[in-house]
Amino acid sequence: MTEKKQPLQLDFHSGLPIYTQIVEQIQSQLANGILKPGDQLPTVRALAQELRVNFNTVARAYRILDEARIISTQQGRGTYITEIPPPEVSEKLRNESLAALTHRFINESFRLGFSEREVSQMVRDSLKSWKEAKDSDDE
Amino acid sequence: MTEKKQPLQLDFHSGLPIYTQIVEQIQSQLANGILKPGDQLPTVRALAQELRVNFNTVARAYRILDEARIISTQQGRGTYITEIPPPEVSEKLRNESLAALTHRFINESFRLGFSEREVSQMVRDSLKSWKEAKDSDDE
DNA sequence: CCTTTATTGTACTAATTGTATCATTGTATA
DNA sequence: TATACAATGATACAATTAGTACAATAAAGG
Repeated sequence: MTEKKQPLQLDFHSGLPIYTQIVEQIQSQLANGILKPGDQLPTVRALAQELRVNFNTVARAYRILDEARIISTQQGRGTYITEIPPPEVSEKLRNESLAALTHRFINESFRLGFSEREVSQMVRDSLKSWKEAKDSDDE
Repeated sequence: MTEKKQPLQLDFHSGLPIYTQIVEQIQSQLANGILKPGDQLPTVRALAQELRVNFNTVARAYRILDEARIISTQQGRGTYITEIPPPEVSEKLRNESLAALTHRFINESFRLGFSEREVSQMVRDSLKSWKEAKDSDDE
């Protein structure tokens, strides 16, 4: 199966800066094969328009990813996912990506006053019901 | 019917501090549905001007509400009513809140291509390391 | 080829937001 | 009155996003 291009999903109330959300989602998509080495990313202006943000905000995200050697931005040409990311790096990236996502979720839960027990129970329930929904879809 | 934005009404002779009145009125508007989760509040300066008060007084009110998890203030962006209000209400609402939060987290994880197994493992690890960090703080 | 034009990212600046710190004011109380 | 303290105001700061002008590249037309 080919992972299709997926729009980035921003949460404007999450407290996380937009540019950070863009960075993390591109990292995740790369880690999970939704984006692949060599892929061209949208131009700063195109992505900005799609996300309804200023293009400098996208440019800032791209600059951070560029400094991390994850993408390569080329003035006048566009931005591309870096070729040949070392496999051990990409596995690491994949793990870090999920870790970041999970960390945010757990922090937010605790911030709202939920207990460790409540959180882990809810995750179990939620995963379970997701699996059941999936099973009934598969029939 | 849609509850419209309502100006805050201050009583400068009531003996109650301004910031307390702001806190209570915002809480009350939230409780009455005039304000809803996700709503953006006026900036500290805008509300201060409207109320003819120093913006630090509004900032103080916002800080109290932020610490109470009722709003989320974000430097450079604004302040918002928390998407998932803290459990000052019912246990049922509280549970629904966590369910919604968890659901978002799990959907996002799957959307990015992580497996059920990976997600639940990462949640366990993350909870564990959080608990350890907390324990070392408690010494 | 060379020139022009469109498209791309970059750099710098400005505007808007909340934060931190200290000064001032007013009031209660010894 | 003098002092302590809480409330409010003034000022400087930091973070985020937006605006504007520019530079590099590629493509099109001559």
